[in-house]
Amino acid sequence: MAAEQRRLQPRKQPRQVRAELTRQRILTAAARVFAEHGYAAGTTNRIAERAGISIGSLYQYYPNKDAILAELLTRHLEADRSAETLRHQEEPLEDIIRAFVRAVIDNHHDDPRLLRILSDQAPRSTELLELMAQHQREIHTNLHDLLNNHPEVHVQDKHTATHLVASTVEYTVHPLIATPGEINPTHLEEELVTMLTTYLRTR
Amino acid sequence: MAAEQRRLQPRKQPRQVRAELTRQRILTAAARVFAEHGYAAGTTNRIAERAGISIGSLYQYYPNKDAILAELLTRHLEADRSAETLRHQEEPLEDIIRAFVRAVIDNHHDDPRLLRILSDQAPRSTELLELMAQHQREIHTNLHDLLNNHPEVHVQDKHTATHLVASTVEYTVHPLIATPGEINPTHLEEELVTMLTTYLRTR
DNA sequence: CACAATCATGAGCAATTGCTCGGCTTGTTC
DNA sequence: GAACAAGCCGAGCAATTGCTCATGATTGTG
Repeated sequence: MAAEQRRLQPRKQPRQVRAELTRQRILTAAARVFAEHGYAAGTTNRIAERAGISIGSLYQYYPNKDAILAELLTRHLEADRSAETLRHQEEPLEDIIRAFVRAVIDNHHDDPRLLRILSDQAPRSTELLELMAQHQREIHTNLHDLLNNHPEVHVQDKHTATHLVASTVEYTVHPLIATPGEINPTHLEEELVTMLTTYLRTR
Repeated sequence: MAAEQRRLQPRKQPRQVRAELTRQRILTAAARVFAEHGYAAGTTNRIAERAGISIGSLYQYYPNKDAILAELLTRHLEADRSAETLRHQEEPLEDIIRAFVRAVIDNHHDDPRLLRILSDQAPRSTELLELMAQHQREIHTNLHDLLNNHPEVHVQDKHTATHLVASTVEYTVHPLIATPGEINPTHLEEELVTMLTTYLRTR
C-alpha cells in the first residue's frame, strides 16, 4: 500500500533553500538529542526546540518520530564503507583487516552514543530491521569470502570465525570509543589488527 | 537522606509466603516484558498484567519502575562470577581464559536480550551506574593483574589489551547468543579462547 | 471467633508524549 | 505588486504512562 510505504518517507520535497536548511537542522538536532536522551526520551518537541524551529515545522518534513530515526540510520549506513574494504583479497591480510577496522572506527567516531542508540533502541519496524540486516549481510558475505580465499587465512571454523571477527570489530569499537580518554583509538586499532590477524592465521 | 536511599529499595519486606511469591512473579514478568519491549515501552501495567497481579500490588513491593530494573540488574551482577575465574594465575593461560569465557556465556544464556537492555537502556541513575562500574572495575583489575603476572602473556600494551579482551568477551557473547541457531555456543567458546589466548601470547 | 496485620485490588489522577490544524509569514511568478 | 505557493508557527488534543489511594480480601494470633 502507498500509505504503508510512505510511513517513513519525508512528507514533502523541499523546494526552497530555506526548507533544505530546516531539514538539515532537524537531523543534526535529532542526532544530538537522541544521543543525549536515548530514543524514547528524545521527544520530538525537544528536537524541534534544539533545532530552533517549531514542532509544526518538524512535522512538515517527517511524518512521525520513527522517520527521523530512519533517515539518521540510512545516512549512517550509506556512509559506512567498511564492507568494501574486505573485497581486496590480493593484498596482505593485515592490510585488509586494518582497513576494515579503520573504516569501522572512522564511521563511529562522530558520535558513538548515537550509533548504539540506532542499533539498540531503534523501534523494531520491519523496514529498519531489514535495512540493518542487509548491511550486516553484506559485511558477513564479504568477510566469509575473504576467509575462504585468502592464502594467509588458516582458521578451521570459517563460519564461527566470520561472526566472531565481525562482531568483535563492531562491538568493541563502540564502547571503547564511547569512553573518552580511557582508550586511545590508535592503540585500539593496533591491538585489534594484531589480535584478528594472528587469529585468522592460526592453523 | 533516607528518602533518597530508599528510592530503589523494596517498599516493604514480605512476611507471608504469598507475598514472596508475588515478588517473584513481578520480577520474572518484568524480565520478560523488558526483554520483549525494551525498558521505556515495558510499562508497569504490562508487567503487572503479565505477572497476573494488579498494578497496585506491584507498587506495594517496588517504589517505582527503576527499582524493578535495579533489582534485576543486581541479581544478574551477583550471579556473575566471571571475575573470580581470573584470579588463578598459576594455571595455564588457556584454562583461565576458557573459564572466563565460559562464565560469561553461562551468565548470559538465560536471556541475552534482557542483558543488553540492562546495560544499554538502564536509566542513567547514579546508583545503577555505580553498580555496573564497580563490577566492570573488578573484572578489569583482575584481568590487568593477570596480564602483568602470567608468564605466558607477552602483549606489549597491557592497558589497551585489558580493555580489548574484556569488551571482546562481554560484547561478542551478547549478540552471538542472541541470534538463536546461527551460532553454536560451544564453537563460539572454542574460537574465542583460541583468539584471545593466541593474542595474549604474541610478543 | 475476633481483630489486627498483611496483602491485593483497580479506577483514575497528574504529567508527558506524539502529533494536528488553522492561521500567519516569507518567497516566487507573471 | 497581486496572487499564489511554500514554509513556519504553537496552542492544544488524544492517547499513554507512572503511580496513588481508598477499599476490600486473606492470613496469622490469642
